[in-house]
Amino acid sequence: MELRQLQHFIAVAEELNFTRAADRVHIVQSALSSSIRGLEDELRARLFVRSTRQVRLTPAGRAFLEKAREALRVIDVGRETVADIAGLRRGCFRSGRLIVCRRFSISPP
Amino acid sequence: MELRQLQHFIAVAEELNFTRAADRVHIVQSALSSSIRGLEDELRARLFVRSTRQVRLTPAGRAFLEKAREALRVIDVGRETVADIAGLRRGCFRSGRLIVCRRFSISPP
DNA sequence: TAAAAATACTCCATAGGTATTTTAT
DNA sequence: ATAAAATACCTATGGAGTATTTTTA
Repeated sequence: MELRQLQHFIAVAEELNFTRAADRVHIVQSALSSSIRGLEDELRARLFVRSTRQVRLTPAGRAFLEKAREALRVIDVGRETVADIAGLRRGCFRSGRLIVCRRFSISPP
Repeated sequence: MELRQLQHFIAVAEELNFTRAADRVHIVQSALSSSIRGLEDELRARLFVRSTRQVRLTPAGRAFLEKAREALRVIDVGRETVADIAGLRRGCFRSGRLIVCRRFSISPP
């Protein structure tokens, strides 16, 4: 399973249309089709029932959608946290006879 | 960013040794090295400080570790949920004049 | 100097593209 | 008849491997 596939899955689940979802994630429809198929194969479960006229989530798909969104959210928070921390500077100062080091940001919140 | 990279990162963070971590995720040391480097490049932050004798997490790395673990946990729960739901059967029965359909499992917990 | 990480390549698996076919309305 | 998904096939990127070099304790 790849994060890319989770994004693909979420796009299809929200658009309920492979062609539009493919546009949204900037790949072609056929690539999206096989990406979703790969995800379904790995999970050994259908996530969508599709005809040429209708795409719907299966119960398994609905449940997985929540988890996929949650996972991507967690990773986004991770990215932001890293950006925050890595953006910090380290500085030291004397406090009596001690030297104390702290992380701090240049621009205040 | 790839789920694989998160697993790689967690392995290094837990082993604090690229060679052992590489064994653990079944790739070679050099591949793991570039995988982590790729993750760091994408996040634009060092996750480890390494010398040939010591590998330590940076503050950013420590924070990201939590999120990486959480994301993989969420995805595992997703897998399990899908397995549960997809393993269920659908059955219908009459209830008075209505036909009622429900999901159920063959083998009870 | 020895153990471990980084580098420099090579290779191949596969993600994604193009073109076409199938399908349901 | 048509719009949309699936399939067949092709290509190129990059993940992983082998071999080697660099580093530091």
